[in-house]
Amino acid sequence: MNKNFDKSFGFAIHDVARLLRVSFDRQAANTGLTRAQWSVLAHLHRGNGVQQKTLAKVMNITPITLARHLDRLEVDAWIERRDYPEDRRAKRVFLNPKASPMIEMLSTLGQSVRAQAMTGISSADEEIFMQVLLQIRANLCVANNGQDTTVSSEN
Amino acid sequence: MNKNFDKSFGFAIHDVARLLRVSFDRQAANTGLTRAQWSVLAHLHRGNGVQQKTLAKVMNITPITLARHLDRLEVDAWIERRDYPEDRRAKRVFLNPKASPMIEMLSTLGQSVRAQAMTGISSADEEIFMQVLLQIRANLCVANNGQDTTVSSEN
DNA sequence: ACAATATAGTAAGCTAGCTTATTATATGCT
DNA sequence: AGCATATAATAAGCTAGCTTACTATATTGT
Repeated sequence: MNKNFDKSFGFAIHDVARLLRVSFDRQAANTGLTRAQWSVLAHLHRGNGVQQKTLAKVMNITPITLARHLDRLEVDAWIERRDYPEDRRAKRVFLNPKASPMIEMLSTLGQSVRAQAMTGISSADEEIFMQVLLQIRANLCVANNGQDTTVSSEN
Repeated sequence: MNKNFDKSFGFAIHDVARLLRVSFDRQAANTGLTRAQWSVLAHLHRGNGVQQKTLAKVMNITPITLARHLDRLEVDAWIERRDYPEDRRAKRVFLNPKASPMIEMLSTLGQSVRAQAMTGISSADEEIFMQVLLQIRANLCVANNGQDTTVSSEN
C-alpha cells in the first residue's frame, strides 16, 4: 500500500484541477461567468457559428453538459442558438458582440492564474511538464474513447 | 487570443483529471465504489479512527463533501462513525474489516490506470512531471488558502 | 458563572461533469 | 413510398465538488 497519497499521480492531478478551477472562478466571480462558461465562449471565439455537437466534441464534454452551459449563456445573452436549415435537428451557436471584451479579460485572467501556478518552475521543466501532460491526455483519450478527441475543427 | 486551447494548461489539466476519474470509475464500476469513495477508504487505511475534520483536511476537500461520502460508505458498511467522548461535537471514522480487500484491489487498479496514462513517457520525464505537478499544487494551495494543505497527519 | 465566540458536523442549494432515455429529424433499404 | 435505423439536442437523475447557513457543543474573557 502506498503511504504517500499526497504524491499519488491521480490525487495530485485531481487536486490541481480543482484548485485551478476554484482559483479561476474566484477571480472571475464579479464577471458572473464560471470557468466552464468562459471555456464555451473561448471556443466559440475560435470557431463562431459552430454546431453544438461539434462544439461538444472539441471541448471534450458531452452534448448535454454543453447544452446546459448554453442555456445559461443564452439567458444572459452572451450567445445565441440559431436554427440550421440544412439540418433541422441541429443548431448553430453564435457569440453576441458583448462577449468579445469579456473573452479578452478572462484570457488575461487565465494567463495570470497559470503564472501563479508555475511560480518557481523553470521554463525547461514547464516545457517538459506540458509535453507529458498532453501525452497523458492523448493516452487517456485513446483508452476511454478509442479515439483522440484532441484534434478537431470544422467550419 | 491564444488559438491553441488544446494546449492550454488549465484546459489540459482539467481534461486529464476528468479522463482519469472516468477511466478509474469505469473500471471500478463493478465494485460499487467510486474514485472519491475509494479515496476515503485509502486515507482511512493510512489513519484509521481519524476525526472527520482532520480527514477532510488531509483529503483537501470540504467537511460537507466528506460527510456525504461517509453517508454512502456507512450505508454499505464500509466504514462506521463513532462518537468521540472527549469532544461530543466530533466523530471518529473507522474502517470495517470488509474494506481491506477492496482497498488492495482498488490500489492495484489505480496503478494500472497510472501506467496506462504514462504510456510512452520516459521515467525521467515522468519524474520531472510529478515534481512540477506537486510544486503547482503547493503554489495553488498557498494562493487559495494562504496555507499548504499538503502536509498533515494527526490522529 | 455566564455571555460571547469558535468549532464539528450537517443541510440546502449551486455548478459541472456523467449515463441513460426521449423526441424530432435524417438517412438508408427494399 | 415507407419502414428501420441513426443522429442532434434535450430531459432526468446520478456523483462530486463548492458556499452559505444552521445546530450542538467547547472555549474564552470578564
